[in-house]
Amino acid sequence: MGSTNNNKKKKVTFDDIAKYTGFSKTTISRYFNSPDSLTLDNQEIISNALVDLDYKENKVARILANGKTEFIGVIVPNLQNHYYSEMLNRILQTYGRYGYKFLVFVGNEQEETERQYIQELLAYNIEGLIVMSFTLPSRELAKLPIPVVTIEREDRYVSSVNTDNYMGGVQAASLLARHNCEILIHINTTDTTPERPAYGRIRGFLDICEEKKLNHRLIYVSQSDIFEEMQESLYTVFQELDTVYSGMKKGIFVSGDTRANIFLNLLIRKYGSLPDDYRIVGFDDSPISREAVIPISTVGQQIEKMAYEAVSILVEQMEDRKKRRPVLSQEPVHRVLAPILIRRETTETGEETKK
Amino acid sequence: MGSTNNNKKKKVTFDDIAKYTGFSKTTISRYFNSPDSLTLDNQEIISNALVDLDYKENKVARILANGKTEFIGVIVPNLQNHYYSEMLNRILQTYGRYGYKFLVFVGNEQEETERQYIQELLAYNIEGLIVMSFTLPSRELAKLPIPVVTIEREDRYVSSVNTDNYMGGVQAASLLARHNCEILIHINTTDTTPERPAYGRIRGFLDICEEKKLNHRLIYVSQSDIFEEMQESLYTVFQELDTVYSGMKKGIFVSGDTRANIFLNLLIRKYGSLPDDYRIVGFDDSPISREAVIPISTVGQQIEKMAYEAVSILVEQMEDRKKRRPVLSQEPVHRVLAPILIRRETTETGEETKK
DNA sequence: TTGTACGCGTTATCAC
DNA sequence: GTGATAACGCGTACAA
Repeated sequence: MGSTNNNKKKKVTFDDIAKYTGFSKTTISRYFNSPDSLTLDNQEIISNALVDLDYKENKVARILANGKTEFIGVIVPNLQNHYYSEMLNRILQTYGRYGYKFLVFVGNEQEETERQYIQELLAYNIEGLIVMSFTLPSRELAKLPIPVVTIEREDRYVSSVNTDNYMGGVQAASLLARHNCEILIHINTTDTTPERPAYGRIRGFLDICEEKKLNHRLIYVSQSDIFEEMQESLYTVFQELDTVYSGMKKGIFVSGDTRANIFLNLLIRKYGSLPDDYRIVGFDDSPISREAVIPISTVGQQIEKMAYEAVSILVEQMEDRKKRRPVLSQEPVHRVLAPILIRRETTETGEETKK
Repeated sequence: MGSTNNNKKKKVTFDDIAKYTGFSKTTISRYFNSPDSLTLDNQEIISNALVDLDYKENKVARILANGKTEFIGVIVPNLQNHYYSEMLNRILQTYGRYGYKFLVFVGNEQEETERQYIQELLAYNIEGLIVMSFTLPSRELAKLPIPVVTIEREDRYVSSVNTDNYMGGVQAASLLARHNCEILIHINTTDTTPERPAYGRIRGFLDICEEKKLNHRLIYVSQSDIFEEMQESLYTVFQELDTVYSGMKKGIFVSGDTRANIFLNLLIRKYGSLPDDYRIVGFDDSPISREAVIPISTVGQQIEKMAYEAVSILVEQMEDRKKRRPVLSQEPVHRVLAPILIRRETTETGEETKK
């Protein structure tokens, strides 16, 4: 019956609406882009026509005409790691605020494929790019014809958002020191090179130890995303620490909650509970730190805020680019967010120094 | 020096290439879409021109001209839940195989916003849609002008990919039965209604219990994504079970590894290890099941396969739609994948029935 | 306030 | 094998 349901076939365009209402295409276009320039009556007429004809907007055509895609590209190393999936989550949620849509690629660590991802993204005229993978150097990213913001990676030549990892290391070491640990041990992975923001954790840890003249030690385990491999390498470390520092109060700062949890579990399985001479602090505030048998103290990154900042910086730079003709090569801005120390049972149990 | 680096401004188009080479736009287009129709010499000429001019393809224009966006929309309830982030991960990775790009929205459970997401997606001419959120009924999804595939949700009127939850329930119950548990207990959440695939877990559990005439019980805890709330409700359950069934061998099948882990931790914190009269099976094979103090036996979904199947079904239906003019209303296809029982320490420890 | 005419960059349809 | 020319659907000077 109704005029609706002209199932399948040609979609309704401005032309159709124009004919239907007697206006010109231009007026229809204006109805969407600056409705105020039409009389209220005419707005009403068009508005009705839209429902009568069941009009659906076509953003592709709009893009071709005005160049604005409202697309932001995202390259994330993986989504297994909670840190990345949560970051992506928060990035996607900025849609409500900014309206930008995201084209997401999961980077598989190969330079060439990642370059292809970027080409593909550019082919869709993305207006900005958020990079979390660390495959391509910022030197290269900076040459792209669009604004780029990186998150928690090498960022010399591009804008970025990072956690203050140094402060994280300081917080962790300080907390352990406050608990009168006699030996502070920091466990990190071999891939944490000085270029990466995460290296700050090591510096912070060391600085505090030296400043307070604390007995300390730095242990590197080989990087791996395979759980069993992490278990293996940490088992060796655990065995050694448990015997060598037997009797001493040990403060363990493990870079990464997954590894902190593994270490904790080794203790629990050996002793049935967390021994008094162990204190543990992880990093990231990932779910596992909260869900562990003994909830793990940890240094949390402000993921939601970081995501928001990243998009915010990008949006600003993208807007800029739309205005000024003589695009002044923008200085990269680097935003650094404080980590948040979260105290849980692996440090707050038992006695503590009276401040 | 070089002719490259015409920094900023107008991008190179087919027209430029045409002028540069002396061919027409059409020929340039053909070079990309059916190179065979050109002489090798001419291919070479154009190929060189492309690098000389540093041409970048513009997919937006191509879309407008031929209608194919190579976009697939995805609506996922959240990304906190590992199940969803991993599913998204696998979906994104099909890019390598099919070349489709994904526009992802995180559904916030509000019907109206979700409808807006879909409208926005349609405005970008997505060719297909994958739905994991369960806000909108399949009846409504089926009316969309594009193919839709749902994953693990109500799917009466649309194509879908699901795990065989019934078999999952059967596997879990059977495993616990094999361990001579004297009382089988299934803990599930109040939102698991019969329309949801996950309800099959309950049916499978019950059927096995009745078939084998096993003492059993079904316990519902209130649904919540807040960890502390889960802990609270499970603490109550734990207290009761631990006293009421004291002395009996208890087989606990918890729907969801996060909750299974909470239950396990309650045991460990009370007894220091997993008591012999407890056997636990979770569901989902999420990281926590592996990372728990005592690795938890669980029923795993074949996430990678499900993601692949979903995209695969979608691609097939999208291709279909491009060919046949008289688009015969496709019958929904429902693909069901077997779950995989993963035995870990929460069941495999201690004695077991000799087959 | 409203309309005309053209441009956006590619593909499709015919011709040659 | 190659080339004109008309779509594709919308935005935007410029005019009226």
